Amino acid sequence: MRLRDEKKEEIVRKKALELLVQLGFDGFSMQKLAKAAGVSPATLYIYYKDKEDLILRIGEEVGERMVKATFDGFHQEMDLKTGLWVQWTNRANFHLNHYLETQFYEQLKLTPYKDKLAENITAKFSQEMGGFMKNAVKNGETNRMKPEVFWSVAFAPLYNLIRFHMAGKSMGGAPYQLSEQDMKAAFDIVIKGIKK
Amino acid sequence: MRLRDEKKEEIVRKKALELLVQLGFDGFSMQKLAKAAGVSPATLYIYYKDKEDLILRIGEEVGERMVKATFDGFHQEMDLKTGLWVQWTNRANFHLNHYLETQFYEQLKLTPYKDKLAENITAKFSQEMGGFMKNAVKNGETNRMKPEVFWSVAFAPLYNLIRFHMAGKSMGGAPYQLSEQDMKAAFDIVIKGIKK
DNA sequence: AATATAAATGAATAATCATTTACTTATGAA
DNA sequence: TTCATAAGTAAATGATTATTCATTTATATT
Repeated sequence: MRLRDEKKEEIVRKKALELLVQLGFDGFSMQKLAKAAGVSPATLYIYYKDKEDLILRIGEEVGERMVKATFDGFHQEMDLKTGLWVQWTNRANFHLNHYLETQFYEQLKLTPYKDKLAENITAKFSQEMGGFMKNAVKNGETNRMKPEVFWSVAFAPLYNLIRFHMAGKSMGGAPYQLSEQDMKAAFDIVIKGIKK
Repeated sequence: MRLRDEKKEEIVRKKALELLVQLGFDGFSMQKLAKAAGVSPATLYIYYKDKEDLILRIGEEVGERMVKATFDGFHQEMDLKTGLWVQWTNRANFHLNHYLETQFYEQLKLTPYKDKLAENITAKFSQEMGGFMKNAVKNGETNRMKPEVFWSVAFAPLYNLIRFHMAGKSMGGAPYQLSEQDMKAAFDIVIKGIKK
């Protein structure tokens, strides 16, 4: 029996991310991927059922890594400010250190592929956030609100800053670069708004 | 001289949006568009130089309509809360009434096409927002901060709620639907955070 | 060392792709 | 009414697409 070459598999994943981001989902193709990864097109079909399977499986893997990173060192019992800041820094670090994964996943979530993504990722999110929120309400740190509202006011500003950073675009001037200072400025505003 | 059929042109634009969102950028093709719009593929090349031109020109048109809608009834001299709320409601109304345009534009801004998008859209944004912010600082309503930070804390929560609504997904339960009540809840938190 | 088996491949498949060509149709101006 | 001209088309172009086939290669087990 011949063993599967794990390194080859990893190169395929990496190059897939690279090409999907660089060329966009419409510029990407199995043949281009095969060429870039230095394998035969047929090899891709050993690893993945078809193109959709490839994109979805890579997407799910990225999603899982993202969630894991987000909740690293986080506990639902943390007080509101601490718990939020842990997630903010975790997220920022992940995104800044994994440009391709972030870019790819953001796109994926907007394409029709999103409907076929396994949902265990969002499940973990909801569960952790739900408990955390409930705690914060019980301790009188914030008012009860829908999870979607909490999520939006608590995290969307950070994600937006990261998106600005990723785009490398400015609002008229030099390309924007996310700094810890900006993160803290935004965080202070967010916390002030959420705290009772 | 034969005149160009404006109705035909409009059908093409509309069907292009429809297909791009429904099939994703990678599922979309000129032949599918031609068929869906009931015209010859060659006709598309009378309206647009090539596929890229088609996507970009439609994107720019959508962007312009979005900006116009956002600043409808808005003046830089408005006080912070009023000005923000005008933009919030404008945005929400536009997005909720123009599902396809919103979905398409969000995707476009993440694909490699974004680098080729004409920038007059962001220019208008920066200009309006810059003046508004400067005013608010001068009047002692908020502290000075980078435009990207202001943008992120002031608008990202709303966009995120809209995204939740669009996705039709929930955080564990029934599909989320944006209500004015939720918008107001989020807005109160945002304003509380931003106001000095 | 022989064998079984899955990995890996190069070359093919038919379908679809973006775009062009040669042609017909409609209409404003003469 | 004729004519010039751009709109519009059906059919074709060659390139690229996703996927498969027939075959070779490597290795774990016997």
